[in-house]
Amino acid sequence: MAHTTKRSDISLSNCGYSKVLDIISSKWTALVIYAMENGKIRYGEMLRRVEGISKKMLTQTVRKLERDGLVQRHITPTVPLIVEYSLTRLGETLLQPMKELRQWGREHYTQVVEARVQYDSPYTKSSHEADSVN
Amino acid sequence: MAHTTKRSDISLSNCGYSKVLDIISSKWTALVIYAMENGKIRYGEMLRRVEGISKKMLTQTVRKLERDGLVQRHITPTVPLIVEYSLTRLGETLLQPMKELRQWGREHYTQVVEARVQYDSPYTKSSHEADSVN
DNA sequence: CGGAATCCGTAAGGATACTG
DNA sequence: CAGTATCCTTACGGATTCCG
Repeated sequence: MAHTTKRSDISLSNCGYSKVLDIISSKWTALVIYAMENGKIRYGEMLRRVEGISKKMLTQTVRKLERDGLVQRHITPTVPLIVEYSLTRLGETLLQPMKELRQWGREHYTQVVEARVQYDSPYTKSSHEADSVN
Repeated sequence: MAHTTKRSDISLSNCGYSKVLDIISSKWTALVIYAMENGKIRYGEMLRRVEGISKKMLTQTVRKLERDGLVQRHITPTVPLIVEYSLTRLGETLLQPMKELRQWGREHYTQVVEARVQYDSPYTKSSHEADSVN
């Protein structure tokens, strides 16, 4: 049977998760999506709402989302001009899974922080294998 | 009432999602977690299963996961030595939300790809604002 | 107002070689 | 077998300036 040990390889290219990461893993993406969670929002408004983001990164983030079909751009050619962004229907389908991850973060992040403290502590070095999760 | 427009700012620091990203957004993390999905697995076995990963990145990824309390390391001090990794209970709680994201990727990624083609096409440039999602 | 363009520092990740 | 260590390249993101 020549069991070549090559049963189910895990690769970047065929992993749905990695593909999603390609879409939403950049630093500001999630925050920007959240800013659109309640409907249309103007560029400048997002710039103020998303704390610490620069014009460059906002534009870049929103462009990528638009290109990926998750966000729509509405232009009202007045002077000065009004540009609003909103999630497409495709974009809205992402909201649910993202919220679950966010929820996980809220529920478990403190445990992660504690684990880090444990790990970094010079004293309890040997306890890594034994308990830790209880 | 001085409506300072500063209602609900969205910031990196208070966003659970961003915290989770800090844990699982690096390139190989998800793949490595998947490699442990079915229980203990040896270092070398992961190296073979996770396509394209280098020793450096595997070690780095697995160390970070261990530090975050998501992965356990079991050492059997034989010669040569055996090192196995597995998810902790905390790590296993991440599996569910991750699977949902992965599922989203499987279901919707083709739409994303199509959107990109549309966006990049030099012809349909003007259709960005109008329809696209209908 | 809503960007685009440019410059620049850092850090993530790849390739390769060495080790207990 | 299971790593470390080192070098090196590139891409991400920040700061700033200019434009229709």
